[in-house]
Amino acid sequence: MKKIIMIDGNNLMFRSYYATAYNGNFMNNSKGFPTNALFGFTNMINKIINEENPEYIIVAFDKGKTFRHEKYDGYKDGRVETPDELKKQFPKAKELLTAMGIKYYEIDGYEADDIIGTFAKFCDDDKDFIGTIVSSDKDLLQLISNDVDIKLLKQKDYIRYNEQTFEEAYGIKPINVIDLKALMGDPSDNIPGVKGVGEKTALKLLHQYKTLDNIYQNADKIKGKLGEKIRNDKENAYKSYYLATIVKNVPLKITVEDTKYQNADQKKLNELYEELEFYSFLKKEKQKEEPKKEIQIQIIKNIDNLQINGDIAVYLEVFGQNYHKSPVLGMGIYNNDIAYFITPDALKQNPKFLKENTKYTYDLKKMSVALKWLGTSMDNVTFDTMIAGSLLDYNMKEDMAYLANQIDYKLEFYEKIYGKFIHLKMPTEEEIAKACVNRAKFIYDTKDFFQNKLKEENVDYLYNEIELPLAAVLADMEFTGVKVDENVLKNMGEEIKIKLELLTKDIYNNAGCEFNISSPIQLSEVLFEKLNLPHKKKTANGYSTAIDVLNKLKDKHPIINQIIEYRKLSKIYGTYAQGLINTISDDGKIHTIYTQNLTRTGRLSSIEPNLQNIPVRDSYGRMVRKAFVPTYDCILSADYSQIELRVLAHMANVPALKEAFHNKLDIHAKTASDIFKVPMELVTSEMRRVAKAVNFGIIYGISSFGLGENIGMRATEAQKFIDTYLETYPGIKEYMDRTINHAKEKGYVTTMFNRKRNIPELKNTVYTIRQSGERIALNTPVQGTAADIIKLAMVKVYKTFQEKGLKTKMIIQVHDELIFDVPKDELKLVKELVTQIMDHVCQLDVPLDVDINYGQNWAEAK
DNA sequence: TTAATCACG
DNA sequence: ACGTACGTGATTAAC
Repeated sequence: MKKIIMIDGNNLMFRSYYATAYNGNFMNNSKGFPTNALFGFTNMINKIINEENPEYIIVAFDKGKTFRHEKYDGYKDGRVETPDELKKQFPKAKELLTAMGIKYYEIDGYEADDIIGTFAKFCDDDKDFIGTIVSSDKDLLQLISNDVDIKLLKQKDYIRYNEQTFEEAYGIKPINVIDLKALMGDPSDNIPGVKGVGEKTALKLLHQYKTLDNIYQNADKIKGKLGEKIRNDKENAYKSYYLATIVKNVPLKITVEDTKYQNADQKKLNELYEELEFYSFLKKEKQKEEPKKEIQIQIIKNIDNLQINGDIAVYLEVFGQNYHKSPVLGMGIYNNDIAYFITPDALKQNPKFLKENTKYTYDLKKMSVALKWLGTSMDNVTFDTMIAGSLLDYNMKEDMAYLANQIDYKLEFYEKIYGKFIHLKMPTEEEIAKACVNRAKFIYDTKDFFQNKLKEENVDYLYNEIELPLAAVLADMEFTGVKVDENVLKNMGEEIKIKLELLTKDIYNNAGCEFNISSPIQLSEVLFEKLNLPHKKKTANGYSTAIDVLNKLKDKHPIINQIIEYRKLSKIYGTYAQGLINTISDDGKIHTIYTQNLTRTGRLSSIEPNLQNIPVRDSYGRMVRKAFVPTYDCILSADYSQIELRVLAHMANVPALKEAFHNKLDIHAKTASDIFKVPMELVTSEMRRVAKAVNFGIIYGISSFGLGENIGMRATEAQKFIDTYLETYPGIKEYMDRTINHAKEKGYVTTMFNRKRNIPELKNTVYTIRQSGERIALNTPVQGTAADIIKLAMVKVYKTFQEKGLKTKMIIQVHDELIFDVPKDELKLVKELVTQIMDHVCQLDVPLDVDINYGQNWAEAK
């Protein structure tokens, strides 16, 4: 017995298209050709082949207007026109099939169903053949027979029906699916059926009368409304019967040899995968071709005269998350000639290859810092896969196996080698060596692939001139660290502790009971149930006690101000006084880690500890900054003034704003003067406060409600400010429209330096998420460009310091601000150099402006 | 582990 | 009629 697999090609393409089109993840290759339907289609075909291991296989497609249209001109009316994006993909689907060695059929005037019907009939008639149909279209159930079964595709899996299981499930014979459809109709094909009869009623009728003919022979006996409906719609029922009947004799001569599953034309298929950028399929084919050979690893415990030639990929393993503290396990080295594992002791001997050979890495910053702690260092790295991966919008984790997985490269996950994060286990030296070399090999094997992608995506400059050199700059900053005076923090902590104890007593007195003030749940019980204060915002677990709620309750009860004070102090105590002390290393410094490629906008972030959120806004908090002191003589701070508004003025091309910046006006005051329509001299501090909020609102993607909340006004009043603002600066509205349209069309936005952010939210079906997507689209180019600019400035400053042989160290970055540790005799020069470089790092239509301040500690450098 | 809160730009 | 400003990280409570 031989089996033919019969696939409904149209059905598969539509399913694959809408499966991804609905959630908004449109897929295009880099030339903009849509590939989402093809990807799902290819996946399904491969799956079917794996599951069925077919000897004979065909795929059927619709072609042209069918005979059904001629018979009934409403046929398939009302159906949404096949989207162009999908139409375009059909010819490629056919090319793919041919390359795969699968014959496809399309016959003018017939649907895929009819072709499959004809093949099904062939199976029924021929004693050697049986068949399996693959589709999600229930119409095809009518073709089930003794020799033909069906895989009815569901959302995630499928149900297989043969003659028996179908009858058990539906209580009718497969052929009566036609009668069923004649009665119930099919809105998607505009098949009318009997009005008012759905699947339930239709099945009930068929259970009793078996066929449509028999129903109408007995139509008089059917009582009530139902009988009326049936009698009224006889014509439609028979028309529907005709339309639902799958033809089994399309003009097609079946030659069995044609339907035989052939060997794929691998070369052609790979070309197609390459064109469509289906790298996962491509890799699979390649892996089949090259049988793996075990790599021989040489473990190097002594550097001696180790000589390595050519470019190498290197990977350094650190045991644990924080590479400032964690021990180095060793380094894997790989190229086509060598596979070495260098032990930590050997690394300490300062091997030549660290300086001399051209190297590729994964997480250059981590490697550089860890090597510095070992007492050596590394130069001459020309490629870093982690940075490349994140610029290309892969989903990046610390473990490169996640990246490998995404391009179908087999690599053991970190977890498998070292165990779960919480209870790490130390593997043997051989295991470590193998893991390191395999990782180095991954870097080596995929370098060209990623490098080409960077070129294709046009992020060469961002990659080569900003991100890659920045890794070395950040490594130096992290390793250098920031000196912190522990005593300042200790004294402050003790002082705050006493105040907290007093406050706690006051709060208990006012509340009339003792409770955990730090627990939002307990606090909300006290405020809103016991004291009966009016509640506003809800959270998932009860009423919110966040600061904006408390601020509105200030006048209602004396406990509120005490709670606000308590919150402030306990934050400073816990996170900063105590928290920071715990992070000071043995060298009396704090060594943060900057995550270079985490944020969606291109900014850095800082962890363990976070040095980018040290308090500054109120006097208590500012005390923390006094603890940050120089190792040389002063702390110097250089911050970009209003960089985001400047970027906006440039990108949106707003003459009035540009002029204001050229004239060095106070931009918030200028905005206030414009939106309140008063001369600059008459702008009050309250007007300026409002204008400042409007300016921020514009950058964040404003809503009148949000602005109103922020400045304590009604949304309608806030709306007036927004309207006036947009009238005064017409470029802004144009920028907003242009940016959102571009984002919707392309699915992403870019910064001035071509950093790209995809925004799938724009295609989400949920309104609020789409709205949020629009705000992201507006904000990212601004915030991201500002981030690009300061990153580039950092690279240039670092390079200049190196060239001039300065001792001054860049130690902290806070988004628009750079902090330096400066010896007295370099102060003047550093001020000049830093201002000069930061001001002229790139050319905008507005000047960049830098404020410089310095002092004995970070608090004084303001 | 998650939610709530609050520190920063 | 609805929900409502962008980007982060650390701490605490409560599960």
